[in-house]
Amino acid sequence: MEKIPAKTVSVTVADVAHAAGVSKATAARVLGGYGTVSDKVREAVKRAAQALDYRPNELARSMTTGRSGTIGVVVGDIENPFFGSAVRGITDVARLAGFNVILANSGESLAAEKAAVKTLIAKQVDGLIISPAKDSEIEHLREAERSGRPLALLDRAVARLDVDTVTTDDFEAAQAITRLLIGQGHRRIAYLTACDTPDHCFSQLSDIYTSSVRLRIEAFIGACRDAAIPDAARWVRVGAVNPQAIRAIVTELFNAATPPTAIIASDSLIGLEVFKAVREMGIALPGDLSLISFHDADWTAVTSPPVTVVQQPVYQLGETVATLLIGRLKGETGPARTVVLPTRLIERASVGKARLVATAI
Amino acid sequence: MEKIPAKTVSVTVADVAHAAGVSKATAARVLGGYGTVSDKVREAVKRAAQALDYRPNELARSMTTGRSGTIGVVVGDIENPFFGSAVRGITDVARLAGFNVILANSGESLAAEKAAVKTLIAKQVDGLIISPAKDSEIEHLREAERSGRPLALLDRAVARLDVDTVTTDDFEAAQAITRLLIGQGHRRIAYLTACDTPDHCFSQLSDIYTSSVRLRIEAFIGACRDAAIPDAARWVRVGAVNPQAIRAIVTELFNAATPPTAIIASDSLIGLEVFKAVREMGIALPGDLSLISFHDADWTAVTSPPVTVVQQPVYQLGETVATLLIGRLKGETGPARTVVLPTRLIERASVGKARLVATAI
DNA sequence: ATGAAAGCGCTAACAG
DNA sequence: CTGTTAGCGCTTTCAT
Repeated sequence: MEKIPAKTVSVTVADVAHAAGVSKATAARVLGGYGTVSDKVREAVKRAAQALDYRPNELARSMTTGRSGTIGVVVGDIENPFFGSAVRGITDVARLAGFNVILANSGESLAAEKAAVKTLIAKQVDGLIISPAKDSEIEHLREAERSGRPLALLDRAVARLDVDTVTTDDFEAAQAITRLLIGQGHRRIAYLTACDTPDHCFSQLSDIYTSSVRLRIEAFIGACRDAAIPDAARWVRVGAVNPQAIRAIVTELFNAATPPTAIIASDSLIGLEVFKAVREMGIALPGDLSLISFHDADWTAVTSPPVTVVQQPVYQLGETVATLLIGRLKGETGPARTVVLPTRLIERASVGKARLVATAI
Repeated sequence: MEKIPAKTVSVTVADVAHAAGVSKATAARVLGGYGTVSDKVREAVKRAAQALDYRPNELARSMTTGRSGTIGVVVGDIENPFFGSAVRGITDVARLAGFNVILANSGESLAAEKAAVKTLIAKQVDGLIISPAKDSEIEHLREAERSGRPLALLDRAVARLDVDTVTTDDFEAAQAITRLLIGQGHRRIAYLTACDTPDHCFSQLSDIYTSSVRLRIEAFIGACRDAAIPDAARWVRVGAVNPQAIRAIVTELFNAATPPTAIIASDSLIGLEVFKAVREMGIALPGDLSLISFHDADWTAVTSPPVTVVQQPVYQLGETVATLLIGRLKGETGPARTVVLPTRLIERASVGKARLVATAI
């Protein structure tokens, strides 16, 4: 009964134990780094492991311990520099704490997000970090909680969910930039967001299913109202999800009888496309149009003019949410924590005084 | 002997089987979607699973099947848009094929890369996609192969490793842009790369441990030699790893008696920092200096002047390497495949004729 | 300090 | 078509 190890057959603790002349349990103790073993036995086992090229099977370990040492992360789009930085923050903190990250892209699709959550739970991740596509349908998030795995939210809060959440101060930021614009005489300010509504039109706040964007629009409309600019809601444009859609919105905006004198872009992808579009249309920044974008993406500093932005501590957003989650994994209890990171307005040259437009009688 | 399921105790196939009044094997068959089961039994099991809120344990499945449905990916820095796009390509292809991705950042550190590979193997990933930090030390990559897991290389080839590899045509691209510059009369062309050498100086090609960069420098020097520009090697600058280092290099370059009239940036992070630095130094593009960068990052199109770049099909790079790897996972055999994706030169306005500089006697 | 044995949740033969 | 029986590789009581 010779045992002929095929190249696909991996060496196990049993093999090492046998080679070292000790029991499986003892070998497992030194290989797994737990319990107590005498020094000489430890050495013998280590030598045997080395000789046999033993490689631990984390899956088997996870099976018995119930912990996989893995965190599941679901973001909208890793290609978006915003999430790129956040994920880097998460992975850095996770690695330092001995955790790995399984990454899933939702593409901002609820169905994809649900599937990802289900898969991650099945994979027995110890905890989840999610940037939920919508806060309207959260059954799958509750399911994650029910599975006993801590959940933490990234960038987007869900009021009905009592979990650790890290966001940036969207309301404050939107209020500040709107006031800045109003202070420069702007009264026709358009707000462009990738968030979409069923009819692709904005009519009321409750149609916006992403908390961060909802807060921004609320602040935007509020600041306008405070300045006696009525019905700012009609300047909100949703569904700016790709270059084509953004082009269409910009075109529509400037084909109207009264085009905007300022645009707020809800993320840097929108900001970039607006910048390109208006440049091609011969609209001068900031002469004809003022532009402010959320997220201080790298490009915003090198354009002519450079773009005024809301700087968001994105890497730190990832770091913080990972720290919170790992705290739970290490046994921290207590009520859900909400961290709101401050933003900073970086004023550059894309904002100027509103020009009185002839068409506006 | 009542069984009181604590909230942390998950329901298993055994529980479902019991509730449905069938054997564990039968329940497992419908839950796992394999084997054959009668329709009525299938329904009964599904109902029971639903009622008990059964959630499969992929870890247990992986234990017995030997497949985890997971691909390990190690990149230098997910924050770099280059890798962001590549990883998106990988995850998209992986998801479609039913695989998940565990992501690890090496930070271009060999030690971190080794640790990541070890961890990923321990986690029983089915295969690995790596963008190796160095092609000089590859024992850990061989170990991955020895573990029986297919390995595929992203963006960087390793000659001594016989595995599927997907790169872009670095040699051709570097040759083309160098010739373009030379055609414009440039003879003092600096090449900046993040790759580093022990003494932070470039002396010979074999000091460069990243194949893509080595090929580029080889093409660069070769094209210079063809144009009777001797010793182009002295214009190569390594270690452009962060903004500070890049600033220092640019400063050094322009403090010299004979500053360069053109700069080639080996990635978009370098390109961006060079752009900022020369702008601050009052060096005009393309009047005083011509600039070409690898990677058509979004910012390169919106600067003034916009930057001439080597467009690399980065998303496709990720797609392709994932496709190759998954092919292996599905049983494809045969010799290692090498795919070299073509690049495209996007000529914009950052390149101009070389100006005769007074200081160059 | 060490060993024997049980079992995590699932799949994979092999019977019937 | 369905049930029985073994494990996968590891950790973990419980003895010794």
